Amino acid sequence: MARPRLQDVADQAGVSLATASRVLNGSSRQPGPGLVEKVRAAAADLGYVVNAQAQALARSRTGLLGLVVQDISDPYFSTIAAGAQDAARASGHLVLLASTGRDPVAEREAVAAFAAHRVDAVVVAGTRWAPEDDDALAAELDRFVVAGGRSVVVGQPVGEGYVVRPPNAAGATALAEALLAQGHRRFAVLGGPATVVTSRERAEAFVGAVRAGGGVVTDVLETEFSRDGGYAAGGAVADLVAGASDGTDPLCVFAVTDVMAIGAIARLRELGVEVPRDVSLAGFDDVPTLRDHVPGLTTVRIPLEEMGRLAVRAAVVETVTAPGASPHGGVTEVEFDVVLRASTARS
Amino acid sequence: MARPRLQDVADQAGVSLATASRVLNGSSRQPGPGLVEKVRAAAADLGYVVNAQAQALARSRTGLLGLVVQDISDPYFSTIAAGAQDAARASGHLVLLASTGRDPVAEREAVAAFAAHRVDAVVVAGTRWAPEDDDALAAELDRFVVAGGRSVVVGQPVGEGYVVRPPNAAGATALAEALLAQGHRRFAVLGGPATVVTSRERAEAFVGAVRAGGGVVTDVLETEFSRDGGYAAGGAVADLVAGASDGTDPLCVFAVTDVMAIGAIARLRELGVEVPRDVSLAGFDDVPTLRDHVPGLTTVRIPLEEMGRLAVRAAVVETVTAPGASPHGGVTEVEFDVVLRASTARS
DNA sequence: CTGCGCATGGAATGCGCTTTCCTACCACGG
DNA sequence: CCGTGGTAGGAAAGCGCATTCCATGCGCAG
Repeated sequence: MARPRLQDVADQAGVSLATASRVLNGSSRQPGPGLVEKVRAAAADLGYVVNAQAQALARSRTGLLGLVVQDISDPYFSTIAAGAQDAARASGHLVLLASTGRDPVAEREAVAAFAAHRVDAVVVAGTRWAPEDDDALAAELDRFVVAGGRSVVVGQPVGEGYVVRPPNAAGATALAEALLAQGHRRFAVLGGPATVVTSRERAEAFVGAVRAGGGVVTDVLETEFSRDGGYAAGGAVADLVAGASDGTDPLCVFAVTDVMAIGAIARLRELGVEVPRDVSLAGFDDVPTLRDHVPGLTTVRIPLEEMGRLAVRAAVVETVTAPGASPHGGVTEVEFDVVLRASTARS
Repeated sequence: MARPRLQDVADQAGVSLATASRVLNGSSRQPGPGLVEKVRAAAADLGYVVNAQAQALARSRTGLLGLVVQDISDPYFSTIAAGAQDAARASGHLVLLASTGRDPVAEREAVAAFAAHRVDAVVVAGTRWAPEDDDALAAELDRFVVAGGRSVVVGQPVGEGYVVRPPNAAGATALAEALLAQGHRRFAVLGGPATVVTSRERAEAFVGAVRAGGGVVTDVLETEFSRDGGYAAGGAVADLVAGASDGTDPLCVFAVTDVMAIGAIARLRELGVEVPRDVSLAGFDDVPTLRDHVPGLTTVRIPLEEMGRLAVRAAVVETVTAPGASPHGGVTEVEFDVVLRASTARS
């Protein structure tokens, strides 16, 4: 019950290996109609399935795409992955997935494994962390690119690759302005560790815009860059609310991601602090899965799925049309929308 | 700038190709320490990266695992995928992901593409649909298995493969009993199309248990098997609530998945119907991303991540220890827990 | 001191397919 | 009637690596 090989098909059809190959894989050179038919019939008869590995070896092109994300169960990444997967299929690629659990070492290993599998391109999604980890990843990516691969990053630049950037600064700025326009004056920021670039970019832009607009930022809280981090920091936020003296403006908290905001709100509710009654809270990303949350979360919508799609397209176009001929650079910053919902409503 | 080949490493180290191969890939036969060192050094020096494709061809084992899910952006599947990915890495496999958008044809094509890439095993996650689609998928999977592959399904049996089953009937039954114990008496079911096996299993078990426990099921609503389906059916649920004559027991709706429940609640809220004040609502799955939803959703917790892990383990163990020697059967039904939250609280 | 067994390194074959070449053949024009 | 350009099919050389099979050299018992 061994798998039939192309040779078997050729034998059965009474043609040469070369002819069978030309028929069965869209070669530019097609044999005469009679032979084509015979080969097709033989292949169907034998239940022939081409061996993509052997094909890849002979063609030195695998049709594989590596996608590394920090946590595939996080809706932020799974949405990007959906877009990436979609674009990959559209271009005839299969995607190899690696979910690294936010471990920089695993991230590097994933890229190395992808390189070993000779993926045509690798897409790395996720914010960058401490510089030394970044450098190591950049080195890994560069080795891959030098060897003829193509790399695209969704988030911040790493190495030489193409970058699909979320509009962190612009989005946070616009959000701050919208909140100021709503009448909010006193703000706090709930962010991840300062080494997390995404968090830093959003927080800094937000703070800058608030101050420029005449508001004040009283506190910048650092916690884990996740739902649980937000939850853990909920207590601190509650303290801020409780500690406000009478007569001060109500507080508005900007959590740098939706999932952190959701975690914070959950904790606040446990502590009897209601959003937006006692404190306003805004997020960032507009993760689709969280859109039914109550209260509706004020946030900055970014086109996550589209970002995945763009990244893959950037990776694939180059691979297919002009391998290695690209400038190895380029940045796309995607659009955004400030979405005002109930979580920052002023009563 | 061509990638160095193993031959290059061997040359630089002054050894034969065979020796280099033995050193660099955990062969059982290791050369003397001196040579090992020389080969290692040469490999590092040249920046050698093994070609997994060539390796796969020579070994006829790819180290790849195919995972097909219906929609990777759905938290149900992304959670399963996280578990699968985790187990795959633990066993030294890379996962090829296909997200089919619930299209049976795409599902089959994905399996075929995986087969072409000679994945060691394929895991298909997701409920089954119309029988004819199932048969086609089963045929595709069987071809793969006959050719030496291994297949595992998460959901309902398809073909001969191993099955990791969610406890649909048992969970729905237990949920019904818990709700009856809470004092609920009048129920409705919000399910997907009858062709969706998961939906049907849950709905039927629920209805049966309710009746056995002395309750009544007044309506069974069919809608799309998704968040949007739940949302769309919200209006019908509202009508049921409004149509109840005075004095009847309050209504409790069982949505067959959490995401449908969330969609329904969103629509109900828009229509001014509050959960659980005006109507109770329960879901199924206990999707992690939705645990912060308000009101907290009464549901049946199933270990999604673990299910992904189990599936991969079943697929891989066989592949590794006894290729083809398995009975090609077997079912694991996972544990569950009924989780009572605010959405079905009786005032 | 000889012979045997075992360990060690290398040559060579094959994994399944793509893609140059090459040859044979056809239809032409000169 | 011969030469030429063009085409269609096949032979064969890889693609990069694993692994079987050999040859060699060593230690040891006899």
